[in-house]
Amino acid sequence: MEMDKLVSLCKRRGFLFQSSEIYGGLNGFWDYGPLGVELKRNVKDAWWNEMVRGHDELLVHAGAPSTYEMTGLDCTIIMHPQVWKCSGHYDLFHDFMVDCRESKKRYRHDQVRGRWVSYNGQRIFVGTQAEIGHEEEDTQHRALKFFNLRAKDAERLAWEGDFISLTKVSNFAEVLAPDAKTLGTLTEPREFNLMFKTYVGALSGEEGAAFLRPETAQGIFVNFKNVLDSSRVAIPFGIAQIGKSFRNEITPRNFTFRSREFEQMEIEFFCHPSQSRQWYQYWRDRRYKWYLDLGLAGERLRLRDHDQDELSHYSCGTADIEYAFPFLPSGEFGELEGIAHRGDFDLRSHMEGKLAKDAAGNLAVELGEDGKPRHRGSGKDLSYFDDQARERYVPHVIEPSAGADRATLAFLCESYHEDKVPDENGNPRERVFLKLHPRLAPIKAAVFPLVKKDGMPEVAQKIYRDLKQHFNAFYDEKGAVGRRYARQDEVGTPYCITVDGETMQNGSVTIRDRDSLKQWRVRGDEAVTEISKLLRGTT
RNA sequence: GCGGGUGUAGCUUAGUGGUAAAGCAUCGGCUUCCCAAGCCGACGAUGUGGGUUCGAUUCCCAUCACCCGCUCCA
Repeated sequence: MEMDKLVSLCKRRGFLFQSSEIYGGLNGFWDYGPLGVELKRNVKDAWWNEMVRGHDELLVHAGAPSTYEMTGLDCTIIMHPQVWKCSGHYDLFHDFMVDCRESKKRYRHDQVRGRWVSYNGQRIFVGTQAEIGHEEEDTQHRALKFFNLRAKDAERLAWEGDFISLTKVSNFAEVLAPDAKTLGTLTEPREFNLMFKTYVGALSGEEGAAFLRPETAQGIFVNFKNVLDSSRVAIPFGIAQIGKSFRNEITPRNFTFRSREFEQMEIEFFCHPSQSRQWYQYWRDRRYKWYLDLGLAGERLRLRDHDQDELSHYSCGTADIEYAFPFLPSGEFGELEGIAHRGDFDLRSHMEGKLAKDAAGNLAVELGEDGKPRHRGSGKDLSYFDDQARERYVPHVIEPSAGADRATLAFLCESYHEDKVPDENGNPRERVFLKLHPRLAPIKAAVFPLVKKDGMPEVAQKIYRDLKQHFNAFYDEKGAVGRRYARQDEVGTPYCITVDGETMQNGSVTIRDRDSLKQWRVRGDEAVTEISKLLRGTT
């Protein structure tokens, strides 16, 4: 499937528009149109209903170590700035970068090191990215080359002091960049903040600086105690949240795949440390199955366990659910959801302060140069007391974190089909249709009078109104019926009900199936029951 | 962020330094008893901002967006 066909269909039929299009658009932002909002809402509802409302806490589910509870939360997008310092996002997402005009490389400002050297009256700063221990070798080699000297002339170079960070250098015109041959190729350091910054309060000053959340998860952690104290849940249990997140992506690309404003569906599942491994396995498989059940059943979907070296410093296991999006090179997959075993990193960080691995490889509060915690925690006790076992502990966390927009996009890509159907003369004619799972389809059923006369519209309208009581239905009486079928196929409507001459005789109507084009007759007054049955049957 | 390419109606395309063309789609009417048919009519475009010019959609500059490659990717 060519991606531009889907993009074109999405725009033409009102699934997705570029944000602010009449002003020329805004890179990395997308709007959902009338049908897109229904589709995405169905995706989110399918998730919420299955994960939260429909969860049976009295039953031990297949693959689960025990029963468990599920509950929900909806927290703010802007939170206390300290949340992002303790979560690690502030340090990770906030850098100054310099670009090299010659080599086209980009460096973190604080990671470029170097040393001053003079020769023949010229003094330059030789930058390097070589590893500790190889810095001297690298800088000497490049300094010689720059001054057009031979190796035996090395002692004619006058080096000054020790290696220092580029942050200590003010005049970049004297800097030889790590991969450059000429001087002064680096741009001025530019602030590179992956989090959107904003200001709380009408007066904007740095003391009011805050961030739009880059993930919904932290809101769950900081409310852990509130949920525990207010809802009688007991470990093991999960807190689910659906909401917008924001990341200032460097290169938003590939339609909605990498957007700067996007929606997440996240669960933080809290369990006893001794059971966390099993729960991780359970959620990994459970979440994979969710996509399978909703129609991503082909080879384009896969579950991939991260290699050891891919894991975050705090994680003891992470798996991605990935989809081979058509815009990716053949053989490559894009992430739909990550299921991470996060241990007690998050709760402890919000208690004690931001954690980091110490020399012994254990998580400990990261200290600043002054010996105090680099980012102070809340100081609140977020441990859990199990009265049955008389045991107190900091729960471990399993985090299934899904992208609502990515899932929606994957469902669209997977559902796009072209085939040939016979036209009124029996000649094959190209048809485009979205083979969406009925549960996801924006419109569940369309109702047509075969022709706009002989009382058919009135009968069809009655059925339409009945259907509308139960689900999203669509009524159309204009033009040839084949065209009306085609239009519904293109937006993935699974069933069309048609009122014809026979309806006027015996009250029966036809139901047409989107995928097979098969038609059969049912009683008009049972249309709602029939369609409901069909929607349920395939769910 | 860098390099290359592309921007004409909702979509696909044509064309020109001097009134911007068509097909499809959409809307209205007629017709039509099952898969985009037919007839009549209607709506509708040079991404944005500058410059050159008597006149710019066309030439130049900038900008925005999209595509490809690189870079980045918690």
